[in-house]
Amino acid sequence: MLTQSEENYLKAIYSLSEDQKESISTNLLAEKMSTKPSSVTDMVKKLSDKELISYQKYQGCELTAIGKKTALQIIRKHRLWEVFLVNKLNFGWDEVHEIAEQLEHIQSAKLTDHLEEYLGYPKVDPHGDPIPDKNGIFEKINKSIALSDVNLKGKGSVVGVEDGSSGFFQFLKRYEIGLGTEIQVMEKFDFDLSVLVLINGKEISFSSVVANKIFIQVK
Amino acid sequence: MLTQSEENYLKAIYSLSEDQKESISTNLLAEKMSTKPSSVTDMVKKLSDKELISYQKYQGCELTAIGKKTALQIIRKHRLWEVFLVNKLNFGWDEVHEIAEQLEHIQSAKLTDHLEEYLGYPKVDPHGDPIPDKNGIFEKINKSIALSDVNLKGKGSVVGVEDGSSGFFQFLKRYEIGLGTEIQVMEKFDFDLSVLVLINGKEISFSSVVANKIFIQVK
DNA sequence: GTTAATTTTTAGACAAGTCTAAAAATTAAC
DNA sequence: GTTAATTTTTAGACTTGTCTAAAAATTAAC
Ligand SMILES: [Mn+2]
Ligand SMILES: [Mn+2]
Ligand SMILES: [Mn+2]
Ligand SMILES: [Mn+2]
Repeated sequence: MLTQSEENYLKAIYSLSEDQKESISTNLLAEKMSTKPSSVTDMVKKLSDKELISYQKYQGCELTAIGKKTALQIIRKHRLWEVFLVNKLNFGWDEVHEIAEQLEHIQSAKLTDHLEEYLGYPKVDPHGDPIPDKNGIFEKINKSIALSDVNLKGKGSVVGVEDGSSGFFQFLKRYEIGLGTEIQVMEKFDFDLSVLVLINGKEISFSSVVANKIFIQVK
Repeated sequence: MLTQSEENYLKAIYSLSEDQKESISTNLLAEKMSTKPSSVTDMVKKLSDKELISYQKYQGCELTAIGKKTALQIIRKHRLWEVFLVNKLNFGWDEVHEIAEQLEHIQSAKLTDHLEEYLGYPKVDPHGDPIPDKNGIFEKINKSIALSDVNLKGKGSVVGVEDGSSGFFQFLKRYEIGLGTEIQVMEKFDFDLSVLVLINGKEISFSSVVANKIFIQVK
């Protein structure tokens, strides 16, 4: 049986592995877990002992098959509880994450399966993320996300915008952006949340206002 | 914010206080928590520092007003989750306690209140125990329980039996037991689960078979 | 009212999970 | 290809919750 902390680490490693295929560095994981690299080293050793991740000193870590399966079961619980909170208890989709972060650690496979049945076997959670089944299998869904939420180097094509004003459409026209336009995020600036993107071979800087309104489907 | 362990201790102290009005001894609490007296001493010091219980060395402990209120909120959550599991997820009433033992520690007053509303403001849990409202107020319910489940020194009157055979009725007649008969449990023997009870001033030993069939309402 | 039995507390230890500060390994720069 | 910057690990410490063994206080017995 795993502790809540171990489960949270597994989930974080899984999440980071979705964005990059290389092994996960200690610092990156520390950042994700909002903790210190030294704490990560301790935990990574423990998870490695339990054969949930493979780990070599100074080489970062990676989920093993068992580790990945375990992570997916926690994610399954997290997302099913989110569906419950939104669909049955009338929570908003923006206020369920914290609670699901706790509920995902409840230990009872029977509870998870009954909950899934009760909810009518939902395929996605309130944020559009896919829900793995009891074997960890799920449909890969190409979610559309705002440019501001795209990871560094993330690439995709425009599938929508969230502003119908003529001013905004003029802005899009000026930069030759329309449905299907290929965009890649080259840099993200924390100080003003602006992004530097690559469109048709040209580098353009978008303010956070704009980055929040353009939605792309990541490849 | 309290740890799960602190919450479980508070609940245990509350539960023991229901059976006796004197302060709760270290050994009794250790027994209830399935732990060692020395561990209890450590914990009561901590809870006392937080002013959730009053505690004097060698004198046992007692819940303060705040401690009692806190305990009742945890019990409220425990019982609401039990109702959810039985009424919505089709669990049997005998398989929900363990899971509720985990769910009761989820931190979100909003979740508890939404859950209560969703369940239609139930007054009792699947075991007939009353559910406190958000202010800790609940109706005292005189549950009937089998003689085998009555606490030591527990006293009450017979409200029913769970066997309609003539043999059992003859048995009851022989000992002059009927609806309303006053019974007090004087001793309980673990080795065969028999009980020694006091009826009309006479001590009688009942086998576990009999003790399971006679239901009394505890005063 | 001493002595004995029981209860309760203290002392010291351990595992889990975290931290800071310092050392070691890796990677980047010149 | 050294030197410098960065990343990662180690060493040592702290908190929480638990344990065993021993000491102290309380209660029971004679
Ligand atoms: Mn979590
Ligand atoms: Mn989600
Ligand atoms: Mn509990
Ligand atoms: Mn119950």
